[in-house]
Amino acid sequence: MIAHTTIRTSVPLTRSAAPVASRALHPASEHEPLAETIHLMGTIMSYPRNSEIFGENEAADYLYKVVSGGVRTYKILSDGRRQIGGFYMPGDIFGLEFADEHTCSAEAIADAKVLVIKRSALTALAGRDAGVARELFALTARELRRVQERVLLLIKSAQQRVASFLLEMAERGLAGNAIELQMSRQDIADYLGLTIETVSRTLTSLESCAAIEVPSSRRIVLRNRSALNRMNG
Amino acid sequence: MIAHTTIRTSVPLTRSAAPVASRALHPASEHEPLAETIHLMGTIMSYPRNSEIFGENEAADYLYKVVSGGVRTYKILSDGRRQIGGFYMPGDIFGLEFADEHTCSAEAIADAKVLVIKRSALTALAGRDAGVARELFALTARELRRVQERVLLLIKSAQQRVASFLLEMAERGLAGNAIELQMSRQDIADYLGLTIETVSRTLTSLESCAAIEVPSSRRIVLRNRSALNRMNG
DNA sequence: CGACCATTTGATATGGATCAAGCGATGTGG
DNA sequence: CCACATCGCTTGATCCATATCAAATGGTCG
Repeated sequence: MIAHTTIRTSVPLTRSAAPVASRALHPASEHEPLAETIHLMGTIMSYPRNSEIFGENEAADYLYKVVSGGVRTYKILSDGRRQIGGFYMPGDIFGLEFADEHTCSAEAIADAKVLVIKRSALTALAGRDAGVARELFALTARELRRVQERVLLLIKSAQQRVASFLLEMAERGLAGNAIELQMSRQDIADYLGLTIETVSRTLTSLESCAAIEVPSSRRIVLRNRSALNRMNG
Repeated sequence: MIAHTTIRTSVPLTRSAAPVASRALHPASEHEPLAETIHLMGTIMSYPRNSEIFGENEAADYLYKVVSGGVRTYKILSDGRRQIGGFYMPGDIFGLEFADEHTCSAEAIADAKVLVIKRSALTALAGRDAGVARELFALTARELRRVQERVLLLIKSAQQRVASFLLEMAERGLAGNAIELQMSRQDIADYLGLTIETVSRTLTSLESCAAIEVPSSRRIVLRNRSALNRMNG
């Protein structure tokens, strides 16, 4: 049903590029100790478009932070459908699990650079540094909130789902009213629990009622945010 | 659309029944320090059927643990529909928020006794006791997992949703193959993102294919678990 | 240019919603 | 104790949003 290029990229073994940030190492109780520490502890890995970053049921030994490009997490259902759990953009952290194994797979939606951190190192650090622990907790809480929003989204109409999606992307992309989508229509459909045809039709319908403009399939301009917000429900 | 008896029960002010457990108080690093501590710190409150325990946007100053009866959390959507976030049975903890305000409301689905604990006391304790902190974290992680399951459920067919629901209830109720439902059909519908009619029809259809028996509307016997599991997807 | 893939558009089917009525419990007043 | 209203649930008829199947279009790369 869905073609997956599964260029399996193995778990990182070598340390590649040097970390960027160069602030004080000592974590203590700074504002966001995690961001810095993570860069000092991690390794930057490159993943080509559509390659797997980790697979469901693999050992969850690492935590990931998107440096560039984008990532999708997903599950394949027994009937062959794919449910996308989330899209992760530069700055976002993913792969945070609370079991020994990943509960979903992750792939690059575009060529991506990802900072990879050993989970054991991080949890050890969290044990010593309450700030890091708090941040990990906050991260989890945010993820929980995000998923709860998804539940609310999935009981809405197709139009509402697509409108919500566009607003979410605009918010996260923060490039004014223009959105540069990294993901395909199929990705969007699998994220929203719709078919690709319905997503496409909904976009054209939104365009014809002047709420958006679709100059190219990956580029969408929000023309009437309040209308989108209104139909968002 | 949905009749809600909103007998508003105010936030606990008085300490009522004494805690049951009588093990050592000192939390230190026991197996499950939370369960005990919570009983020592909390107050047991009674909520009549359909009364509100807390409302959306209220200050999230307390954490709750069901002692008897049952609880539903929910959100009212702008179109008037209600989405039930979860059902909580004796032993379950709810009201765990990571913001200052509750993001959903909670009501008793049947006359309920609920242990109420001041959140500030608990977080203070978590600061001192790593075991408690870990348990709070685990609780959040479990909630996250639960919600992720819901997302997967909501993209399935009505039959699959109802089958999953029955299996979940059987698991949590652990009374063999018989389920004593505390909640109404409307509650189930709002939990599964279906209408009451569809839930009802699906149950009769499951009954007619011998997967279940419905001796009375609140009592359901699982006759063929593997069939349910199979259609669960 | 031609092959291929992603996307759009069109025609039809269908699962679940909606509207409407019937049915069985439970409770109330006479 | 019975007539009757009420409430929660089931059943029936119809409608509609979205899925499904199918084809056309457009963009990209060799």
